[in-house]
Amino acid sequence: MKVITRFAPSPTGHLHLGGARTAIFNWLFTRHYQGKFYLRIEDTDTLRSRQEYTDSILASMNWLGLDWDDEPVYQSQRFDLYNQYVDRLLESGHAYWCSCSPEEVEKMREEARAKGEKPKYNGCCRERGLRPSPGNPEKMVVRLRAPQTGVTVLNDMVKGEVVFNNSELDDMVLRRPDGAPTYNMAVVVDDIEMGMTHVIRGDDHVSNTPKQILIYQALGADLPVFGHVPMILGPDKQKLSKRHGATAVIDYEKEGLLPEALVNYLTLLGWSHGNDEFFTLEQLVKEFANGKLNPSPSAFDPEKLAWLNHEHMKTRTAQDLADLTVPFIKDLGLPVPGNLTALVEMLRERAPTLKDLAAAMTFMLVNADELEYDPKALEKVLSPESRQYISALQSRFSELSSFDESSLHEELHGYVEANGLKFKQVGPPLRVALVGALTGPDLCRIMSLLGKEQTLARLTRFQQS
RNA sequence: GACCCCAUCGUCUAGUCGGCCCAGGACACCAGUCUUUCACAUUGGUAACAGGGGUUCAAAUCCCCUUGGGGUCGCCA
Repeated sequence: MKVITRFAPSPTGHLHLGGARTAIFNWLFTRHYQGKFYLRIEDTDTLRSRQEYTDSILASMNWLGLDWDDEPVYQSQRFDLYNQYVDRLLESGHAYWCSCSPEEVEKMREEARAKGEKPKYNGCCRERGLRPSPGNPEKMVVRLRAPQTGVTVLNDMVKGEVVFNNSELDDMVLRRPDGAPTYNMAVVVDDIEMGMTHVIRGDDHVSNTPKQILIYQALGADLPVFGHVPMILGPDKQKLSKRHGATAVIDYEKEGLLPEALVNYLTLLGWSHGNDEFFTLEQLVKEFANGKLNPSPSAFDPEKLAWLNHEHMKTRTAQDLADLTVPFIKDLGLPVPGNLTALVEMLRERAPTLKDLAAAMTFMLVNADELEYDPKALEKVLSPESRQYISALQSRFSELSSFDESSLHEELHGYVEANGLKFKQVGPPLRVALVGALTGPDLCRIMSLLGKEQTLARLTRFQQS
């Protein structure tokens, strides 16, 4: 099957989760059929569009691993093209000039609203045959002469057939007084010019679709196949917004998520393949067409994302994770240790994200005097006896010629048994001395990775507490 | 307000064009096991077809209504 698609963000903000998801679906669909996937920057609103957002969006696409074909197309550079199409419509009688002011149109809408009807332009310039005159060329817009009866049918990839009454639609503006195209006009022209076979976009565009279909028809152009993917909602089932926390892809990068995990999770929101949940990018490309698109909106669940991220982290080597964690360690203002890979191996199972992994490492990277004791934990284990145990262990450990895990293990348990103690009398205070808390990885492993000097320093500090 | 869309455990979902589903998986949650603690792993458990009408021998699956949620009504995109 021939497939040409696009992702068309407007650079008025960072790439957010909803946008990322539609980009992912387009990309997956296209790569599956080995078609072309284009990027189009919809920057016709020069006031709100910013270059830095374009850069940010492209960076997020790259981070997610979504590559595109050819150079991105910028709508702001194609006004001449759009106007050629508008002129064609004017010549064929499918469009006309309108001199109504925005205020007048707003009044029409209010009147319609008052009557309980759909607010729309009343078509008063339709038959006036206006032409731009030297007197006031700037004041006029061009409107589509839309059919006022009948229906417009959308055959949607995910929703099936959706029928709109043409009486619901009005004669939309195609060109503004300053010669700039409106959104629907520019989109249709570009989708025709770029040869789009499939238009996959967010559900919020369904009501634009009949308007666009009318433009295609006026132009005598073939329709692409439309596919409207459901919205992503917040955990509370309300529209996803800033108050739900991170909504931009870049935020998740900063949170230490793996891009393949985010892609995997976002794909699962609205797409399913039986009971399968874990997919690599390659598997997603392979299976995408065999899955099912779900028409109902879904809630974003950060906890499941974290779980899935952990699953993806399990497939990475410790060396990989170590490299990826470096920036997060630096963010914490901690030194990057020489045995980072070994630390990753010790701590990876308890950190669902790279950021968590770096944070989990904190106790290993600070100096004995900087180690933070959890007050409750300290209170629980601190006693004359426990100080004595730690003191005894310290002298035993200091005589060790080899500070490896098994020697330490032997020494530790040797001490416990020789003195008729129970491990839980000695273990907890030792753990607090080393970690500052009552939980954590294996004690002997910690000590061997900490090294003799650092271990003994921590035991000293504990006794002084 | 008008138009459009959606509706299975708290959440994401499975449910091969009605029967094998008194509904399966996953996240989260709870409990057991493992373990020097925590975590991991593992085993088990709680938990859903929004409501009401039809159609049918048979409905989570088809139709209608109600309710709830979402989207859109710009010379923004």
